[in-house]
Amino acid sequence: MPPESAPIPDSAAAEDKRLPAEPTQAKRFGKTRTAQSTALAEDYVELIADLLATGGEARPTDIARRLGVSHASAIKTIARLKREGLATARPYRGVFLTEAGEKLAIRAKVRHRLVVDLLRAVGVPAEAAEQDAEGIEHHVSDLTLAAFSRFLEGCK
Amino acid sequence: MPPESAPIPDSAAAEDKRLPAEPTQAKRFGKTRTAQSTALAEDYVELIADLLATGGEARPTDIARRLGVSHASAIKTIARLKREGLATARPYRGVFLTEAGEKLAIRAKVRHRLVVDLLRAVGVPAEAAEQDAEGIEHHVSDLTLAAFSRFLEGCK
DNA sequence: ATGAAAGTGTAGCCTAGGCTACATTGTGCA
DNA sequence: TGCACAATGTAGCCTAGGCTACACTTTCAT
Repeated sequence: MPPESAPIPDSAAAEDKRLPAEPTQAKRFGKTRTAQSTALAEDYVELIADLLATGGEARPTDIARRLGVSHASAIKTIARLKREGLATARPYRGVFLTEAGEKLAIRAKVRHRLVVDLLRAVGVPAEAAEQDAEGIEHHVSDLTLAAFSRFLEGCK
Repeated sequence: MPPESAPIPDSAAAEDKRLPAEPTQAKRFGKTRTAQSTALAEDYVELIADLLATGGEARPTDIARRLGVSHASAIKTIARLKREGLATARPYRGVFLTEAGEKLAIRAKVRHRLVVDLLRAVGVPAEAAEQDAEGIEHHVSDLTLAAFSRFLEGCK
């Protein structure tokens, strides 16, 4: 992921001296880009929460299997979650969520639910709704989420 | 992006000998993962089409500026588009779309429009709709898109 | 006509997230 | 009790997509 640092790329420097040049689009694009980094974390955290709730433990191998990646990849990502303070894990002792991780998991679950419900509400078939929600949920802002919620309220 | 190749990771091999273990989720996850690779291409192609339509030419620097990345990054991605048969470009002569690229651009534009319209229709504020659509549009399946279309028809 | 500025291109580096291969630790059963 | 096997962890490699730095074309204005 982009370091999000540095004394501004030359392109941006140039941008200064020019007409506006659609900084809006750039901002959106950048947001989409960084959203990806969050998306993975959310998927992992959500799954870990699910595993913990269901079976009481979240083992790297299970996580890997559920997500369809190698256990090595799972472990590497779990390491990132630890770095970012979302999870804790001691060698051979399973993965757990921190306070922050738990919160993120909940938010993710709620968001997922809401997105699926909205899709269903506008007529998307159940299977497709579940499937697409997986990708969509990470790009839904709070504002949009609120709108979804209102809309669903109105439907009842 | 994942090579999508190889004799199946050991995790998958293990999966064979076990209970189903949610292959569905794995499939969805994998789809989301690969969708990212497509997303970038779509953004570029859509922008190139826009630049060509508007100003008659699409220069790497303009693309870079609009997307908020360095020109070097833009050029590298353009190289990928060329590799994938979506664009053509000769040194110092601007970027153009192939037949396939053009088609992709159109599909992307339609999808974007539809997503924005749907978001607006369910009450998402214009600004947020535009912004979120950027991220969402790449994850909307044809089935879902069709549902959106039907829903919007019904709204009129 | 020519030289500076703008645009392009190239090289090299970084991180994330995949994978495989190999090493190590736990565990359950004979 | 000990050993086989499953689960974990580590190392090393790959690609995509960022960035900066530097080199080379084009263009345009004097």
